[in-house]
Amino acid sequence: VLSTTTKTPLSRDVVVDRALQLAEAEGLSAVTIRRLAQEFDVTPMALYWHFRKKDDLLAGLGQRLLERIELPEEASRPWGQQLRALLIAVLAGLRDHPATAPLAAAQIMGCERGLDLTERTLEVLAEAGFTPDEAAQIAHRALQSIIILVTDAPGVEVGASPQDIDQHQRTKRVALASLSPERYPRVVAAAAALTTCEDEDAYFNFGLELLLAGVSGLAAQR
Amino acid sequence: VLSTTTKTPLSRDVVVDRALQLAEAEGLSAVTIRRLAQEFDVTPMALYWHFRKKDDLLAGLGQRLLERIELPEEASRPWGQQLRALLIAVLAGLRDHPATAPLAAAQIMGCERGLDLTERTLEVLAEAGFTPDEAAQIAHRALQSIIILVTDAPGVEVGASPQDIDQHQRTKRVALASLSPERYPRVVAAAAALTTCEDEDAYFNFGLELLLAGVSGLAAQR
DNA sequence: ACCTGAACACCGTTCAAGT
DNA sequence: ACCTGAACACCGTTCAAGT
Repeated sequence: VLSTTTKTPLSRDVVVDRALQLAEAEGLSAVTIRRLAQEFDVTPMALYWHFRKKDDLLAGLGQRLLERIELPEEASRPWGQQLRALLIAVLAGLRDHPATAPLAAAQIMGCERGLDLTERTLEVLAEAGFTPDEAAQIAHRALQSIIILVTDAPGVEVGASPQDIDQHQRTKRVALASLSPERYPRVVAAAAALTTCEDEDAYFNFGLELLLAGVSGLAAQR
Repeated sequence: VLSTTTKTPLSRDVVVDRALQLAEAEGLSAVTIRRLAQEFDVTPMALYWHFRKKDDLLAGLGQRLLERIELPEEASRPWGQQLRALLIAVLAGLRDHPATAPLAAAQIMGCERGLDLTERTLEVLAEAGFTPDEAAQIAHRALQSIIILVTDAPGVEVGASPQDIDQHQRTKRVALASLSPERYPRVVAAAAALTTCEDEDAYFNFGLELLLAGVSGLAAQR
């Protein structure tokens, strides 16, 4: 039989690409050696030529994500503004990848972009007056904070349709709203706020401010 | 044949207990329906009498963890001190459970202790002057921060022997230390700080301070 | 109420073999 | 260099059946 579509040969890049799409569309659990093989119409074992183990694939995903982060130009601004710019860049790069963002954390020290990001962050924090030890911990926690921010932004259930998400949120909201208002007055009152989030930008902004305020607060004590 | 050991009947509690031990000893991936069945010398399907699905088991783990958190007595102290006391309590409860701590986050609104914790936190944050919406987000992020703090405390690789951990850290440290000192001066200088952590208490303390400084900083702007 | 047995549709991974 | 085939040791889960 004649095949009109010539099969593109497998490569790390093309597999990582597909895995990334798959993860965001159906959740990270859908990213499976066998499933990917099927997507490329190939034997599962074919992937083992390009990746030593599944972990190797996941590392590839993490690195690819980090490459999405466009580091801002170096500029001689106050350290607070520089830190903010760095964190905004991280957020922008990871924002559309809630399912895979955690994979990025593991690769921070394992690829150029991650190292560049870390170097820049450590530099800014040194400028703020932190010791190298403090800067190292803050840099680490700042990145993790952004990832959590992205990962459980309200309104992102990874492998679910929009109406599923809506339904799920509604269910949770009524569950909270129907608790005893004597025992849990604040929870009941905040039922909506705890489950939904009308303005995503505001949510991310507030998360950033909380983090930056923490760093500034500690810096002021130095 | 005579059996001297009478088999204790299965129950949710006893299974959750064993699963918790198993997770911390060999990693969460060792917590498997089939493995647990084996531990209790029982058919895998026996567990399905007590748990509807594996998710149900994991929810049980999360709830059990939350019960480990001893909420401090209510006291009329300044809100900052109250918040600190709450976060310290959470940290104390989860500290020995790095492998399973993330499961607690999912159950926060799903059990009494979690709701109590949330209610108390929202109350304290209201006292600090935050709107219900702001309080809801801060409460959520504060808990998540503690969990991350516990989960990737340096020196806790879940399913690994002490010497494995040591070896792993050493490898990472030399990898960082041998980077180009022209391109990555700060990373190279902080190689030790980025991989190890000599004082665990100091690590947790610093994480708490960063978080509290953030909340205080935002509160001051209100 | 509580557990067993057999079966189904999945996993990651190794090892030898093909082209 | 790049991929296939068969096999192994795992998963979660359903369904019918036993006591």
